[in-house]
Amino acid sequence: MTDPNEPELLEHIGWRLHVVFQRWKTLFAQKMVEQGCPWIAEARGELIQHISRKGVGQNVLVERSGLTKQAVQQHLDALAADGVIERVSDPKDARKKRVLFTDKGIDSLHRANAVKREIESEFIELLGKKEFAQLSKALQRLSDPPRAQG
Amino acid sequence: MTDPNEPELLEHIGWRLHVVFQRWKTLFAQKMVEQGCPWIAEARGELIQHISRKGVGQNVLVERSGLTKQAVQQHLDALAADGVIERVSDPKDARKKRVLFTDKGIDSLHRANAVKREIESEFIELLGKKEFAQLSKALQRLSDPPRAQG
DNA sequence: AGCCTTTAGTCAAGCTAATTGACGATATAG
DNA sequence: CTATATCGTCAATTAGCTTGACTAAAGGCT
Repeated sequence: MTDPNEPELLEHIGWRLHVVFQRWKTLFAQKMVEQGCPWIAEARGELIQHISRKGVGQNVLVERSGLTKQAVQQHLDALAADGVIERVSDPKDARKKRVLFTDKGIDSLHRANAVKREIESEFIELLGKKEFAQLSKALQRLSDPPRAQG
Repeated sequence: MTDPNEPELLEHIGWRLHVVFQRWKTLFAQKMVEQGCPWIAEARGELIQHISRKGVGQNVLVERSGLTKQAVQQHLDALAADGVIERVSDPKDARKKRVLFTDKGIDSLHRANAVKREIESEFIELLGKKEFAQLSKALQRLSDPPRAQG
């Protein structure tokens, strides 16, 4: 149905998600540059979200990020070169390496969290508290793997 | 505030947007492969959303897509090589080229629109009609450039 | 012990998407 | 009719991943 003489072009949920996510990313990148952490808005910045304070095995990072081990490695190389993380060998298993934050890394984590809260505040201001909560909940529901359905 | 001993990790709106958008893209890609149009889920597929039936100037495509003219050109080269679009010179301005869909291109547009509707239906089923409408509206509001604020 | 398989990480090459830079050709303003 | 801006192209480069080939260390099994 829907007469296809003029396509709806940009009126579908995928496009809306795209635009808003793009906006979030741009805001985040700009603000993190201001914070002196430009790298955190790059692809390797995504990775640090998966590193916990006590450190994680590099392999765990692979699982959590969904990237290949090679991609993870390349990002970690870059992060280590910038002094954000360091790799230490696991004394119990000579194959494994633990990935740890440096002090600089911890600091940038704090800054990133603050910026994320800041952006959320901006979104809340635009939408209203209630609508933002609804949005967040809706996105959360769509994130869950809806494998079975009866 | 918020004791930073364990960061909130993946509990911010940016991450939620990321996950859901990722899911949308994956669904779209899968379904378009099934439709025999794998290329439409690639980067160049994004571009065809901006092409109207009567054709558009290549430069217009640059503005709408936000890409550089070189990037647009490369995508158009690829799309033309796959017989999805064709470029014709503008008789009124020898510099300009109009980008037109081929029949194959039109067909894939129809398929893409159908698939988008299909995914929307799935989302609606997961969320409920009302909640989906709220989500859509919220995203739309966040898309608008909120430049001035008093 | 020794062998086989799995796991962890590395090294190298290649691909896609997008970039910047340098150009040729055509319009348009002065 | 020259100066400038616009439109498109060609070439090289970067970022972010991928696949493939490999080393080294555990762990299981005989």
